[in-house]
Parts: sequence; structure tokens; C-alpha cells
Amino acid sequence: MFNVLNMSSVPDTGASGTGGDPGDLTARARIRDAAISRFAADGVAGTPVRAIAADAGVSAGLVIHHFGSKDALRVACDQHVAATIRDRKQAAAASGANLDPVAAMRDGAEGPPLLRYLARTLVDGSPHVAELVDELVEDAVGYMATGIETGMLKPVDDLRGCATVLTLWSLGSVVLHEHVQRLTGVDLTGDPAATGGWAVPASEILSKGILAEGLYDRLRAAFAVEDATSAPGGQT
Amino acid sequence: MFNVLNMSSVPDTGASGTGGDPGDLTARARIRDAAISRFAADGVAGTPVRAIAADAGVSAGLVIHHFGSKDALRVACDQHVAATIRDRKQAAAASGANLDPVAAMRDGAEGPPLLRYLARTLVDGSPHVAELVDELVEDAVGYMATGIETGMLKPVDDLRGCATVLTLWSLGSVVLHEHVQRLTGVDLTGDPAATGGWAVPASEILSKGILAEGLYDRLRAAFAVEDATSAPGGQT
DNA sequence: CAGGACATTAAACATCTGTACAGCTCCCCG
DNA sequence: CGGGGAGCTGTACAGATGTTTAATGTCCTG
Repeated sequence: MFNVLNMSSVPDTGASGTGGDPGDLTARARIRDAAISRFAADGVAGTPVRAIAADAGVSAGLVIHHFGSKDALRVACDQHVAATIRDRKQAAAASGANLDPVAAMRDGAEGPPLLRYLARTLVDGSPHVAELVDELVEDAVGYMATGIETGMLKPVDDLRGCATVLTLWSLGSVVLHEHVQRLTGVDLTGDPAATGGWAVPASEILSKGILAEGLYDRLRAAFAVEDATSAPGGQT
Repeated sequence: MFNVLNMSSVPDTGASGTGGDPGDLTARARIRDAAISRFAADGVAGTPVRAIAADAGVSAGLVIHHFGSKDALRVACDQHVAATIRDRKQAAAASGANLDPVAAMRDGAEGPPLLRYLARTLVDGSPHVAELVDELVEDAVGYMATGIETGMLKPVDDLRGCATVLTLWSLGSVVLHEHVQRLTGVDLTGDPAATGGWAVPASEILSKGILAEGLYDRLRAAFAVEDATSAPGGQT
């Protein structure tokens, strides 16, 4: 998220809700984690229950036994990922002046690939993840307000609008992490310390701005009139 | 794409390669278009061949007869979508000073939902679409260079880096169009004239910038040192 | 009109997929 | 000790799915 705001390294709070060695987990937890990994990599529709079971080292029947159905398993994954991300967010917020929630949810070395799961699910659609996105936007509104008071951010006309745009740009970058990596060599789901190739140009845009002065005013005026007929072609 | 650059409405050039009434199409073309729609909506793995066949008003066997396999059909869709978008890009570039390629590929009233297909495929991964993304970045580099000469854009330190970031932000927004719509009511895959709720805050950010002066320089300096150990937490 | 190439279909097939079931093992509680 | 319940497995099954095949129709060509 308007990530570039965060200038301090993330303390990698160990594992709040998900941690622990992979071997000593409950079978139920192993299944859940395996499902998250598979769903993240291949999508829900592209993942057979048997593959998840094999990854978790259990039988297919046990997956159903514990979760009732594949779809219920998916919901459980949604909820677990959302809850874990909320935990990390909160931990990061409590532990210091970390303004970048996305940085806090980066996948640790162990544990399931939360960010990649989130990226997939953002496209596949899920009520729980949609709710999480709404919260992230809400957080961004708060962070931006604080940042403006502090002087770290410039004041804006449309606080919620800007927070929404920045949040979705940030999440969108994660969703397209494959292309980010191909084009810049940076893995946005990995080590934050190695994201300079992406963070530096992003912050260049976000600090100086790139549009000439006046373009914004013209665009705003054009859309304010609100007669849609020959309104200006938008952004994307 | 740094869409906001485009200040002129898109002339909606009719159909370059895809047009025509839905009824008078070859069965092969109908199958392809039905597949694009289905793939865009439900993903490749989530779409049975029989569903595509039903949409196209043909038998499942004919789908295979024409394309060989479901996977080959997917490749054909990739190529067709990429080719059509290239056509529209070129037409838009030729027809006037349109700086926003994404605006040119918005889904027309008729024809398959190209943008939604692109959004899905950007996540599912496809060599052809990846190539297309590379081209879009390359285009953005050119457009930005022109814009800077013209004075429409401010000069930047890292031209290619900024072009990449802007292109992926823009594509990412389209990929997350569902969330954009839920949060702002704007459909980025639809009518460009009705995207004000998104375009205005986006252009506010892109014109004025939101980060306080100095943050960019500090971030750049921190990453320039390149000793990764305690580098600043990145953006997202 | 003969004949062949192509479009198209319905049915058949083998496989995969989600799920239900019956039974096994093992541990805890009385 | 013994009984019951939970974790877990292998098997069974019904339906879906990708693909094949043989047959039918259709159109163009010679």
C-alpha cells in the first residue's frame, strides 16, 4: 500500500497465528496450509482435493472429514488468511511506526504464502477477502490522515479517493507480482529489502508527481460537469 | 496505463478485427468468442468445454475438432486477444494523440470482453499475454518520453522504471476491477466517460504527488547503498 | 451427378473429481 | 480393563470432464 510510505524495516514478528514447524502441526492445520499453497499457485478450480491431501500427507477423505467439502475448505482458507493478515497488521501497527500494512503481510520463510493466496483470491472473488480489502482502504485513510498531519504526506483534495487508489495500486502490484518480477527482477511477495527496483521508481512518481500541473485541474473540472456524453477519456 | 495522460475521448473505432454481428460469425469464431467470455468470467480451469460449446450453440466435439484441445483453444484465445489489442492500440495511435493504450482496449458493446480476459490471463499466466505486457511497457516508455518533451509530463530520473510502475499499476487496477467497482462504483472495463470517480483521485496523486519532498531522495539513497541487510522496508 | 472434403453431431470412453461410507487404530476416561 | 469416540485410511460411487469415434449432413468440384 502506498508502501513507499514505510521507511523502516519490518521486524518480522515471528509467527503470530501461523507459526511453528511444519511437522508438528495438526493434520487439520497441515491440510489448511497445503490448501492455501495450492490455491495460491493453481487457483481453487485448478486444485484437486487429492493434491492438497497428498501435500499434507493425508488421505483425501480426511480433508472432507475435517472441512466438510472443498468449498468449505476454501472458505476456511479465506478466513484464516484474512485473520492472519489482520493479526500481522495489528502487530506491525503496535510494534512501531510502520505505515505500510502490505509490508507486514509479506510471506515469511515458513508458513503458507499468504500474499500469493491473497493475490489469487482478490481475482477469484471472496466475501472475506473483499471485506479485508475494505479494511485496508479504511486503514489507508487513517494512515494518510496521520501522515498529512505529520507532514510526511502532502494534503489531498479527496482523501478517501486517494487512499482507495493507492491501496488498489499496491494490491494490484502484488497480484501482478509475476510480471513485476519478470520486468524488474523484484519479488514483491518476498524480502522487502530487495524491492528497490520497484520501490524507487514508485516513490519517484508518488513524491514528485509526473503529470504537468494543470492537467489534474482540467480533468477534475471535466468530470465535475458530469454530463457524461463527451466527457474526457479516463485513466485506467 | 498512466491513463490519466489521455485527455481525449476514445473514438471507438468500430471493430478492427473482432467486429461483426454475433450471428453471422463462423462457428470457429463463435467458439473462440464464447471461450474468451467464459475464461474471462470463470477462469480457464473453471470452464468446462461443454459450457463454451453451449454458449456458442455447438456441440462439445466441434470445439475439439476446431482447436484440437482445450489447452490449444486457450492459446488461440490468448493470441486472438493479444492481436486484437495490438490492432486497437495501433488504430488508436494512428487516429490521434491518444496517450492511453488501455483506454483503447476497453470492451466495446459487442464482441468478447477483452479487458476482462486480459485481467484473468495476467494472473493465470500466459507467454503471449506476458509478451503483450512487455510491449505495453515499451509503449509507455515512448509515450512518456514524448510527454516529457511536450511538457505534459515532468521529467523523471528513471524513465523505464516509472513506465513499468505506471503500466503495472494501471493493469493491476483493471485486474482488480471488481474491487474498484465495489469501492468506487466505477467500472474500469466499461465506458471511459464514467470513470471519473477513479480517474480524478488517480490524477490528483499523479500530478501533485503525495509524498513529502525528501522521502524519495532518502529512499533512493538507502537503496543505492545496496547493502541489503538493514535496507528500508519497501513499497508494495 | 459422383465424389470427396469439410462441418457438425450424438454417443461412447477413459479418466478425474468431489464426496460418502465402512472400518481400522489408538488413546482417553470411567 | 473396556468401551467409546476421534483421527484417519482405503474403497466405492456418481457425476463431470476432456477427448475419440463413427455417422450424418452439406457444400463445392470435376
